[in-house]
Parts: sequence; structure tokens; C-alpha cells
Amino acid sequence: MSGASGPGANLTALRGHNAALVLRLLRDAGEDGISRPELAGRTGLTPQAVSKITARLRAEGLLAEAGQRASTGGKPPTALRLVPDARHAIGLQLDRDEVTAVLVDLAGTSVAARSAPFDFGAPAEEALAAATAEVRALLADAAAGGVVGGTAGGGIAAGAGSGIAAGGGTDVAAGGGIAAGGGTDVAAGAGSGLAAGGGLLGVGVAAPGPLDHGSGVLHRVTGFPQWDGFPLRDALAERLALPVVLDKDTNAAALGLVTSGTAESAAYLHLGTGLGAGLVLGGDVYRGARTDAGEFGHQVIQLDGPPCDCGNNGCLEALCLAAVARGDRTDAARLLGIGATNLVRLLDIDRVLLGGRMVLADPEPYVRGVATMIAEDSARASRPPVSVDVVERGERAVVEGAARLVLAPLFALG
Amino acid sequence: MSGASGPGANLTALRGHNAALVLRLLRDAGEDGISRPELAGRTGLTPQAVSKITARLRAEGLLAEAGQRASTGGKPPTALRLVPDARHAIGLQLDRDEVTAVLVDLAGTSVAARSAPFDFGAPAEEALAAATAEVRALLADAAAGGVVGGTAGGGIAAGAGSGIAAGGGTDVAAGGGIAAGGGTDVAAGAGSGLAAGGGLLGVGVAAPGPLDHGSGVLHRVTGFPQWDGFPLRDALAERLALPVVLDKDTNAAALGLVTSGTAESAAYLHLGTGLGAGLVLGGDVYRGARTDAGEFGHQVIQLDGPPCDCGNNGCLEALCLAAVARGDRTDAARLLGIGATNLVRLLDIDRVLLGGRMVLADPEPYVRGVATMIAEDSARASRPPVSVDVVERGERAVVEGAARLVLAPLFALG
DNA sequence: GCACTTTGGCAACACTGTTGCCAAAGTGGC
DNA sequence: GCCACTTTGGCAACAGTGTTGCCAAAGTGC
Repeated sequence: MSGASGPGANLTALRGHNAALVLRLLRDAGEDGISRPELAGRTGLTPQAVSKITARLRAEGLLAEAGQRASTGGKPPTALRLVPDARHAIGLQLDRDEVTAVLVDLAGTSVAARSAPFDFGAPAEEALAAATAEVRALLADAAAGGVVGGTAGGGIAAGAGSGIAAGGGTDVAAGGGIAAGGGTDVAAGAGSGLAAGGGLLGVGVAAPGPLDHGSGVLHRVTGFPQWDGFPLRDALAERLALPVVLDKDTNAAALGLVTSGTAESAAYLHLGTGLGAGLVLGGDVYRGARTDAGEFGHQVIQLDGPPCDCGNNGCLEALCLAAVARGDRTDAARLLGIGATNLVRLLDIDRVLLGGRMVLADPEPYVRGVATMIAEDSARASRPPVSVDVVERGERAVVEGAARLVLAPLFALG
Repeated sequence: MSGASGPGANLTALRGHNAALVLRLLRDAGEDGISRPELAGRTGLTPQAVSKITARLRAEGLLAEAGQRASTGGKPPTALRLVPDARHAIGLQLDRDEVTAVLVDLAGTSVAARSAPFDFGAPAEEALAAATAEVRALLADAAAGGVVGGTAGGGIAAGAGSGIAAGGGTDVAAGGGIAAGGGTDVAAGAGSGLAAGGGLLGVGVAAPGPLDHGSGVLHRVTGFPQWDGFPLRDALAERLALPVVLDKDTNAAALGLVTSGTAESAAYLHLGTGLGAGLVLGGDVYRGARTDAGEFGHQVIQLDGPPCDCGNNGCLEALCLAAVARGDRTDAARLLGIGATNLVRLLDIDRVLLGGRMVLADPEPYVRGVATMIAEDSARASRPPVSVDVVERGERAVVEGAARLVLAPLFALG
């Protein structure tokens, strides 16, 4: 993205950065909250700076007091906690045969969800209309249920959003996005009850790759040539009048890992119709130069193996799916384990999570098989153990991760 | 490192960051220099901010004017250029049978070099003494040659350094390191002609892995158990009274790529006694959670392949070294190409560079073989081409990269 | 010769986190 | 019960950042 040598930082960026840091700690602290001195200790900022920052955040409604903690020999500290309802984000997952939409709050908790049959092979405009309708229906559900905002509000935040969707890159100034929808007065005027009341930040879209996260354009999804070059992000942003962020489904799920675990580096392995990976490296989702990283399935693990659709021989994906097809889950797990071990050794990965339909249908053999293989290898190399689990929230991992694409900038993640 | 959720940024950090950005652009501009307006455009800072920053850098002697550019319809801009001699850094490479030391300037250019036989298998204290002696001899050479500073100076910057070696992590405040040795007056007093005159920043040490970059401790290097747990960084820092940074040889070479190329992501593949990789991801060296990433050679590429020392079967390293041993460079290149293709697909790598004794002895077949395999794969997946080359400066890539371990923080890299 | 553009510096400014100071509110020893 | 001590958290003054407004210098182009 940044064609130059990275962005220069100004005072606004500095404020955004520190505010995001504080917000992240508040989110991680959950219901119990966290005290100002502890925030200061964890961020390295002075207590006074933390006071200033939390005061600003409280003025924007993102923060609230959460009672007093026990004293440790002096004035008892006041716990502060995130107000999850202060903002919301939408996650939208476009799968081959299903569209799913969720509404999540600032803490990442799902407060409303819908799904419907979907034809990814339909003409683009048609599919787009179906996706848009799903989002509108979700918002209508939420408004009716009183989850978001007070007024029922006609339509979807018409007039808000304006098209901030241009973000997506590594724009530092975007850190100020916290103020989006915030401020002192209701900016959008009438008709935008949802955006104003519940602070609707935008829509995160997860789709099968390959695609370009930076520009929001789909590439040639295997078997669906009509999407090649389609500017899905901008098309959705225009129709919904909301900021939209597009990413691969695997990356969306990986983003969920950044939030939940404290792992420095993790890999989400998705075994569905294909085999892909979402990588978390150094605490952030790694997308690669052309946002095309994660082609985990097409690593060659058997030189003289059977041919794969991709043109190579002995790809992990081909071998693994073949094992699944013949019902040999043990062998599929073994193969997946070999690929995972390669990954762990190459990237010094802390944590591996498995997902995707094939795995979720019967997780146990996969988790056990992969865990065993990695553990044996780690023991031989006297490396610390690596945890292997099914991805949390299973089927929802991708769509909720998609919503976090929108939330991530608030916490200086992404 | 940062056990918390990342460091909070203060004004000092902000200044350091922007100064580093400007310095990086100046270094990349080389002899020709770069004008203030262009710096402003590239960094996103205002012209006035750039003026302030460049004024500070010039006061520290890091910058100089480099004549006037042609006017584009107004006052002709003044070109600014880095003053390479303003600071120097030492690179030290500890190989199995040789120790090499270089002195490089700010631009990364080597101004002095030495090498000597070395026994990595000797007792630690003995080897340490040999390495220390090599550094001292290098500095004596440089002083005699008048390369660094004016005075000949007895010994090595005694009294300077003090032990700032504690850095190494992701400490933001360390960005202010530019001032180290700088300032207005000669801080160290007598006897430290080198550190004062030539601004000796420290020593970057490259050693065979595995090791811990963060703590500067060696792990169990295959075949050399006496080094396991040895705090090499601190031991050298104490003996030399200079800041020391320790890293794997592959990472040191990879750091050189960050500097020279403009590649967002690159991989340095080192085929020597073993097969390892140094990874540049997102414009920075990627080391992994325990700074142990880059085990490229032990990816399994043939399920039923021959056993490897590591305990697995069909490791790339075992296959590749076997091919080399039987003189079949074509097959070795093909195998290396398969591993490289796996890497490119997984991490969306821009650029691949080959190095290490085996490759450097006869680079052509390796470069051609690897390039062909990656190109074929990229074409099939309609991905942009990936450049494959021998690493620049060949034998010197590692040791000069080691020196850049010290320089990197000045340019907000590392 | 004049209008215009670009460069680059000076001064005032808005805003950041920091330091110094102090009131509030607990704990623990006496 | 009293008092010394510690910790919290806010107010005010401060140092330092990049930014804005303004202007002189030095070119180009008509």
C-alpha cells in the first residue's frame, strides 16, 4: 500500500494509537474492568496520560466506571470497563451456498445473526442484491429487538458513512476512526437511527479467496469466473452507505484469534472445499505483499504425489481431501499435521486452530492427529509446546471474524 | 518481548519515528540526495515539520547539503544527503571455521574488513577471546587507515557504550538512539577516539542458529553443545564496552535485503552446512515468537523420504544436501525450488535471494532452477512474477547484514 | 518587466504527554 | 482513636511535537 517508506506520524496519530492501546486493554479486561494505574503500567504511559485518555473515551461513551476495587494500602482504584453497546459492526460471510450476517458489539459479542441460502455462482448483481438484503434484514431484526439504537429508523443509515470505505490500508490517520458516528451531536440527521444510536461502524465481508484486501476487489475464485475483478467492497459500500472492508474468510477467522488468544503468532487452518490458512504473525494478521498469503493447501509434501488442480504434484490439499473423501480421517489428520508442522517450524507459530466444515463435522481426530504430530516434532527439537484446538465458536468463527475487520482499527489491530 | 499489549507512544518516540523515516529516505536516495519537499511528500509530513527534523539531523552531523536541484518553476530545491561517515557499526560473523568482521558506515558500505580462522568448537571463553581480538584488530586497522575518527585512540571506546545492549527488543524509545555518541561535545573524554570521532554505534553479531535474539543467548547449535545457554551478547558487550546485538546468520542476511531492495517481503535461502531461511515480511525481518523462525530446511516435502537428523522423514534439507553430495546440482536446485515455491505461495513473497557456500560456489544452476519453478507456478496461478537472484555481495552478505543489525534502529527497521 | 510558482524559514498556535502539587481515601502501627 | 504512610486521581503549569499563517528568496514563463 504505502508506496512511500511508511507514513509519518503526527499528533493525531499518536493520540489514536494510545487510545487504541487503552481500548484494547479495556476490551481484554472484560466485565471486571481495569483500573487506571494498571492501564498505565501496561501501556507504559504515565498515570496522568491515562487519565486524560480515559476521560476522552468516556466522553465518547466508550467507557464507563465499573465500581471500586479493593485497596492495596491507599485510595481504592476505580475500575473502568468498555461499554460494548457503544458501537456495533456487521460481519458478512459469503460462502459458496450460504450467506451469513451477524451484528456484533465492541467486545466482539454477537447480538444478532441471520443466514440464508446463497448462490455464489449467480450473476454478480444478483448475488450482491441478496447480500445487501441480508444485511438490511439483520439490521431490521436488531432494530425490532431493540438491540441497537432507540428508534426503529427507516432504512440503513442513509446519509451516514459517506464512503469512508477508502480506508482498509495501513493509513495511520484512520486510527481516529473512533470518532466515527461519535462526537457531540447526531450528525446524520433524520432516518439514521441505527447509525446514530448504536454507532454502526461498518461491514466486514469475508469471502473465499483469492482477493485483494487493499483494493477490495475479488480475483478469480475457483469455479466462479464472473467475480474476477469485481470491486465487491465499493459496490457494497455504495449500496449500504456504510464503510466496508473485504478480506479472505481465512484471514477473518485469523483476526478472531488475534482478539481472543494472547498468542503472538497463530495459524488458523481451514479445511472445507479447499485447504487454506489465516496467519497471525507478530500479533497481527499477515496478508503478504499482494494480500494473497495463506496458500497453505498448495504446499508440496510429496514430490511424486498425485496431480492437483493447481498444476503441481503432491499438494497437501489434494492429498488431504482425497483422504477425507475415502473416509480416512486419521490419514487426513496425519497429512494436515505434517503441513502444520512445516508451518510451525518455518514461522515459529505459537498456536494452531482448526476450522472449516470438514473439521467441524468431527473435530476430535483432527485435533488429536495434528497435536500429536506437532508435539512429537517439538519434543525432538526441544521447542516449547504448541497448542492445537478447534477454533472457538466453530461455524461462526469466520463471520464473527469478519465483523472484527471493522472493529480491529479501534484497537490498533488488523 | 513486550509482555503487555505493546508500548504506549510518547512525544520522544514520535520524534524518533519521524526522524528515522527521514533518515531512511535519505539513505535510499544515496549520493544524489533528496529535497525537503520530496521528503515531505514521501513521509506525509508537512514541509515545515521536515524542515525542523532535517535541521535537527544536520545539527547532529548526520546530514549535509548536496547542491541545488533544477527549478521546477520556482525556487530551486536544496538536495540533502546522508553523511555516511557520521556513524559506524561493526558486523561480526561467527562461522564454524572462520570469524569475519567488517566496519560499515551509515549507508551500509563496508569501509574495513578482516577475517581469520576460527574454531566454533573451542571452549566458549577461548572462542570469545578470538572474536574480541578480531574486533579490536579491525578497529586498529581502521584507525591506522584514518577511516574512522582522527585520533588513533588506544583501545576500544573504553567508557563509552556503558551497556545499552539491553535493547534488542521492540522498545520504542530506543528510536532516540540516534543521539548515541552524538550531541554537541565529545562525551567519552580521552582514549575513546574511535567512538567519539567516528560514532561507533555497536556490534552486530551473526551466528548459526538456533539462538534467542531477544535475550542474546545461544541455544544448542548442532554439534557444538558447549554454547547451549551461553549469553554471547552480554559477554561480548562487556568485553568490548559496546552495545551488541545477536541474531541468526540467516536473519542478518535477510536484514540486508530490507535495506537494499524495496521488496515488501523477501526470503533469503541459505544453503551451507544446513538449509535455513531469513524472512522479510511486511518490510521487516520476521523472527517469530521465540525468535526461532526460519527453519526452512526441515519442511517435509516427501512423505516417505529418507530420514533426516531432525527425526522426520523427507525433509527438504536432507534431500537437497544429498543431491549436492552426489554432485547433482540440477536436482538440488529443483528441490530447493519446490521448497521456495511452497514459501512463496504461503507467504506471498516478492523476492527470493539465494546464498550460502553451496550456492555461491556455482550460483547459476540454482538461480535458474529455482527461478524456473517459481515462475511456472506463478504463471499457473496468474500471480505476478517473483524475482530470484544470488544474494548481493555474496560471501559478505551475512557479515554486512550483521552490521546492519546495529544500524537498523536508526532507520526504524529491524 | 511582471505575474506566478516553488522553496524554506520564522513566529504563533493547538495539542500531546509530562511533571509538580494536592486532596481524597484507604491501610497499618501505635 | 490517632497518626504516619501509601495509593489514587485530578488540576495546573510545562516542555515539546507537528501545524498553520505569513513572508522573503529565487527561480520560470509570458
